[in-house]
Amino acid sequence: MKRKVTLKQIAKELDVSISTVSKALRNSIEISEDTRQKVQAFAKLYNYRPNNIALSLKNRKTKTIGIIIPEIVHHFFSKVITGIELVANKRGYNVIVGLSNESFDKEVINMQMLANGSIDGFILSIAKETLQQQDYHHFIETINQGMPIVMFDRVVNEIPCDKVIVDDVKGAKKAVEKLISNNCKHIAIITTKDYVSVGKLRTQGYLEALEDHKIHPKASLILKIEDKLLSDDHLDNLENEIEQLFKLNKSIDGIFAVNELYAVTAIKVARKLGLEIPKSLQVVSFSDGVLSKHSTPSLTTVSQHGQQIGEKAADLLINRLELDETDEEEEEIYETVVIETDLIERESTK
Amino acid sequence: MKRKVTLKQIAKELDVSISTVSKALRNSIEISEDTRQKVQAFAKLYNYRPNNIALSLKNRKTKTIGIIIPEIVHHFFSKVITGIELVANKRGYNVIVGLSNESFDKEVINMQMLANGSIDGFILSIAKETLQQQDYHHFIETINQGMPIVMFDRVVNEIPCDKVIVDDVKGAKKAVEKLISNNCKHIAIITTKDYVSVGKLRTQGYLEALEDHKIHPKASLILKIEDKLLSDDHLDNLENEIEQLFKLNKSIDGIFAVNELYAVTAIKVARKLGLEIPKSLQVVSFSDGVLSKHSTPSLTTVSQHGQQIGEKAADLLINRLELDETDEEEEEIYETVVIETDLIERESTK
DNA sequence: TTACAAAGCGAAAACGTTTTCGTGTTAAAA
DNA sequence: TTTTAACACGAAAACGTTTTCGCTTTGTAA
Repeated sequence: MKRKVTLKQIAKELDVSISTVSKALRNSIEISEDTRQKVQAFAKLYNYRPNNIALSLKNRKTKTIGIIIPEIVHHFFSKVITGIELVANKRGYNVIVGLSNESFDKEVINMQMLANGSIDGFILSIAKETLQQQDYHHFIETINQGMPIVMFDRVVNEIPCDKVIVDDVKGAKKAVEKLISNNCKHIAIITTKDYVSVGKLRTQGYLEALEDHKIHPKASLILKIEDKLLSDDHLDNLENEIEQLFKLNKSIDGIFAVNELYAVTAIKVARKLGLEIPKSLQVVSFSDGVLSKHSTPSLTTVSQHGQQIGEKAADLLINRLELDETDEEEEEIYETVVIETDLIERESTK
Repeated sequence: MKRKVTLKQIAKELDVSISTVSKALRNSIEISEDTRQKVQAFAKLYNYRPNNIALSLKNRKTKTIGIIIPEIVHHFFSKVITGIELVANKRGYNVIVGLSNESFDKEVINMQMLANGSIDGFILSIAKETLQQQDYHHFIETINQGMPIVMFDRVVNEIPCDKVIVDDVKGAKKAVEKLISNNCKHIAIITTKDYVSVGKLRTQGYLEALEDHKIHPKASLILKIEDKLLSDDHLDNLENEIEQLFKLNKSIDGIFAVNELYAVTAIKVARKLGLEIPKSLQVVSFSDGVLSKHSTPSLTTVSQHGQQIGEKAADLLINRLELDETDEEEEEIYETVVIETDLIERESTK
C-alpha cells in the first residue's frame, strides 16, 4: 500500500526544492525544460494529485456546496439534487448533503457542522419544524458570516438570499382551472395545514381559481391535513379523513391534491366508494413524481421541474461565490427566480 | 459582515499566544483558570468554531464519507443514503455525494475528485456501464492508496473490500415460491440482461425456485430487458415487450418482476389485455418502494431494507477507518454482510 | 575587465489548527 | 539562601499547497 505522494516526497526524491516541484507541475516559465520534464514524469509515474484539503486551506475556499434538505427519499428533492449536482460538477464543485429530517435541531446542527469551513455556500429547503417555529436565526448568522445561501421551494421572504421557487399559486390555479374547464362543479382540495408555506400557497391558488370563475368556495370542501412525518398511522388517518370528506360531500366531482400521495390516496378511497375515475371524479395533483406517471390511472399533475430548480439554484450560488471572489464589493441585491410549472395531462382527468 | 474568527485573532485581541488560546479552549490544565475563562468568554462572544479544513489537514482525516451511486432519483438508493447519513452523523461524520449516472467515466472522475484528500473512505454501488466493461482499476487503485471502500448492492467479488448485499437469489426465490404456493402454474419473469449483477442473481433465484418444485423453466417465459437509462422510449419499448410476452404465452398466471417499474408496467399491460389481478394474474416484485405501496393494486414485494443496508455499510466503513487509526496493522480480512429480504404481501397476490 | 540582465532555483510565509518542548516565574523544600 | 518543583505560558513544527522574493550563476553588452 503506497500512501498518496506529496510535493515534499517528490522534491526529496529528485533532490530539488518543493517550490521547484510545484512550479514545474504548473508549467511555470521559471523552471527549465529539463527539470520540468523530469518532475512531470515522476509525478505521473507516482500518480500525484494535489491534496484538496491543503488547497482548500490555502485558497480559503473548498469548491464544495452544502445541501440541506428535509428528506431525500422524495422524488422532488432527489430531482433537485440531481440538478444541483449536474451543474456543480460541471463548474468544478462537489456537493455535500445534510438531511434535516424536517427537524429544526437537525437543521441547525447540520448547518453548523458544514459552515465551519467545509463548504463555500448552502442550498437548502427549510424543515417543516423550522417553518412552524419561525426561528430563522441560523440562516441569518450563516449569511452574516459571509456564507451565501440559496433557498428553494420552501423559503421565507425575510431572509436576505437568492431564492428559487415554484409559482405554487399559479400552478395550483392551472390545476383547478383544468378541472373547471372539464366541467367539474364541486371541486375539493386536499392540502396541508397553513404553516407549510407551499401548502398555503397552493390553497390560495385553488381559491383564486374558484373566485375567477365565480365559484363560491365551501369550507367543507377544503381538507387540511396535519402533515407530520409519514407513518403508517398517518396514512390510515389520511384515508379516514378523505373518506369523511367524500361521505359528507357526495357531490364532489373534482379533487385537487397538493401532492401525489394525497391524490393516489383520494383515488383509492374514491374507488372504494364506487366512484369511477375520471368519469365521475377527476383528480389533479401537484408534484409530478413516480407515482403520477406509473400508478393506475396515471395522474394529471402540476410538474415542478425539480431538476431545473436544482440547476438554477446551483448556478445562482456559484455565480455569487465567484462574484465575491473578484469583486470585493458585495452586491446586496438578491434574486428570486420563479420556475414555471407545467400541467401534465394524464388519465385522471377527462 | 464579520468573517469567521480564528485563533490568531482571539490571541491578538487578548494579547496571548495562539497556543494559549487553543489550550484554553480545550480546557488544558496548563492554562490558569483566569485566562481560560477570559478566552472562553471571548470565543463564545465571537462564536468561535475551529476551522474544519485546518483540522482535516492537520489530522490527515476529514471525517467525511464519500458516496458514489448510479442515481439518486430512486427509492432504494435514497433509502440507502438515509441510512448512511443517519449513522455517519451519529458517529461524527459528514457525507458527500457523487452521482455516476450509470456512467463509467463519471464514476472514475467522481472518485478521483473525492479521493484527493476530501474524504476518508467510500461507500458505493457500481454503475451499470462499469459492470458491463468490467474495468475495476479505479477501485483497486483507491484501495491501494489506503482508502477503504464499502460496496453495496451492486458489487463484484474480486475487489478486496467490505460489502453489504441483499440475498438476491433467496429473495427472488421467496417471491417465486409465494406464487407457486398460491397455485400459479405458469410463472414468467421480467428481468434485466445478465450483466446487471442483481438482475442475474434474481433470475437465478427464480430458476432455483422452479427447480425446487420440479417445474421446468421455459425460455419463452423469461423476458430480459435491455435496461438502458430510462427514457420515454424505453418505457414504450418495455410495454411492447411485455405485451408480446403475454400474447405469446396466454397461460401465464404469475409474474415475478425484478423491480417495481417492470411490475406496474406488467400490471398495466395485463389489465389492457383483460386480465384481473390478483384473480387471473398474480404479481410479485422486487424492491419495496413508493410504487408498491401506493399503486393500485398495491404490490406484493421483496423488501430490501435499503436504509438498513446504508446503516450497515456506514458502520463497516467507519469501523475500519477507526481501526486503521489505532492499530497500524491493517486487517486484510473483509466482511460481506448479507441483509435478509422480507416478503411483503399486498394486493397483487391472493 | 566590469556591469548587468536574465535564467533557474530555493527559502519562507501563509492558510488555521494542535501539540511538543522549552522557558521564565513563583512558591515550597532543603 | 539555594535548589527544586509546580505553574503558566510561548515558540515552533507539522499537515500540503502556492507564491513572492531573493539569491546565485551564466551570458552578454559596455
